[in-house]
Amino acid sequence: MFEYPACMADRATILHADLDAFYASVEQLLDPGLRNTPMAVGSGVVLAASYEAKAFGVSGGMSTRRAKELCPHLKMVGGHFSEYQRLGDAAIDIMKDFTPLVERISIDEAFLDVAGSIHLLGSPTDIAITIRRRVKDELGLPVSVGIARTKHLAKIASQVAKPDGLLLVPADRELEFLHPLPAELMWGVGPVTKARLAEMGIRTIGELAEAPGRSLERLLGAAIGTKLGALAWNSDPRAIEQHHSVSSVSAQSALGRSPVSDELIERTIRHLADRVASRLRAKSKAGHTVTARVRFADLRSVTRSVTLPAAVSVTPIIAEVAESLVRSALHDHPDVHEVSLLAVGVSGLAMESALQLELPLHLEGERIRPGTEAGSSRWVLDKAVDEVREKFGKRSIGYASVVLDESRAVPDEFRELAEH
DNA sequence: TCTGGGGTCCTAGGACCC
DNA sequence: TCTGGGGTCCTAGGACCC
Repeated sequence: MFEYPACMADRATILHADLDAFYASVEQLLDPGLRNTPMAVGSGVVLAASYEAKAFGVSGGMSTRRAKELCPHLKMVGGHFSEYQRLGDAAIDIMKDFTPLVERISIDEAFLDVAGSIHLLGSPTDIAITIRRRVKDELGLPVSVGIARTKHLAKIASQVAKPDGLLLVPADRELEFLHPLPAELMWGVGPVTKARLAEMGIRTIGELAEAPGRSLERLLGAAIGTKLGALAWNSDPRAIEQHHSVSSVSAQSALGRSPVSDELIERTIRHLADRVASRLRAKSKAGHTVTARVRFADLRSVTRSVTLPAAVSVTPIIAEVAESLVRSALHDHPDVHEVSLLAVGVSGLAMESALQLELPLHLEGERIRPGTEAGSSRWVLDKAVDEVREKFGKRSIGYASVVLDESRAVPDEFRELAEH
């Protein structure tokens, strides 16, 4: 554990807590036979690797075949996804004992602002030590914590602290800590941006900080260039956000290499639309824009979207619209005969309760019984179909049966949780 | 190395309106 | 009326995150 002297902490009150190799750690917790051995969660793809496996170079996102090449004794296990949710929730609950200002950013990760807790619970370092001990004692899981004055820096600190570590960056030593680190540790720098920065001779955050803002913006775009410049000087003080609402809901299904057929498209899209629609309704939301994505066998992908005059949240409507969008996309690529993935999304979300007040006004002129569920759905469906026909041609969409296929090749819970 | 699923944000061009 | 400028919305694609 590496830590700067606590007396210099000053105003570093943001914690970033991140459970280590979360899925893999849970599996090792559930099955003692997996402890201290290189193992990973996943089937065709590594979703999460234990630290013993990471030592061999195995990492998330890697194909199982590649992982076995690197680590011949690697044990692959399927996931216990409901356990991940339960233990992730439990870890967050422990953090909430220390401050109400908890911003959860994924199943296994959260920011905390403990500024208001110091006089009762001790310094941010004391709080972080206690959180780490409680998560270990009560749940049996390792969690790393970074402490700094800003969220971005706290997150970098937790990455540097891993595995099973704690790192405080004092407010008066931020740039001293930040600038020697590689640029790709920054939030928002992935493989493409890393390569572009390397072209400019930029490899560390310090080199990025010294680069002229204008050349960064030219190279990376105005928004990203400006943002990275601010992050490199640690001058991006975002506050903890306890409630952020989702702005889109989507579902996708990988299909290997599947020959295009009406049957495949209908069955897959209806299943995806059902998943999206049910999640929308669970949140009491509906959305104006329906998007469909088709990935071809060669991994190129195209998207088609349409914005409707009314927000939708009903399975058959989303299915009909998405299906027509898929057909439109395939129509534009007549050379394509195999697809490897289909996706359906709904965005432009609004609360459903607010929307239903508006609907009857439109329904009056449509000779549909206002206010009834069936009438509203039918009206929106007709409008949606009209909209799509206008944009993509009359033959692009028809009223197919809306019987849903409930068969599900992959357990849904497998789809909803993911970690890298 | 091309293999999973669910998200966010940004960009650029075009349509449309005033 | 073809001559200016600005704002907003929509669509498609891309990078990135966990």
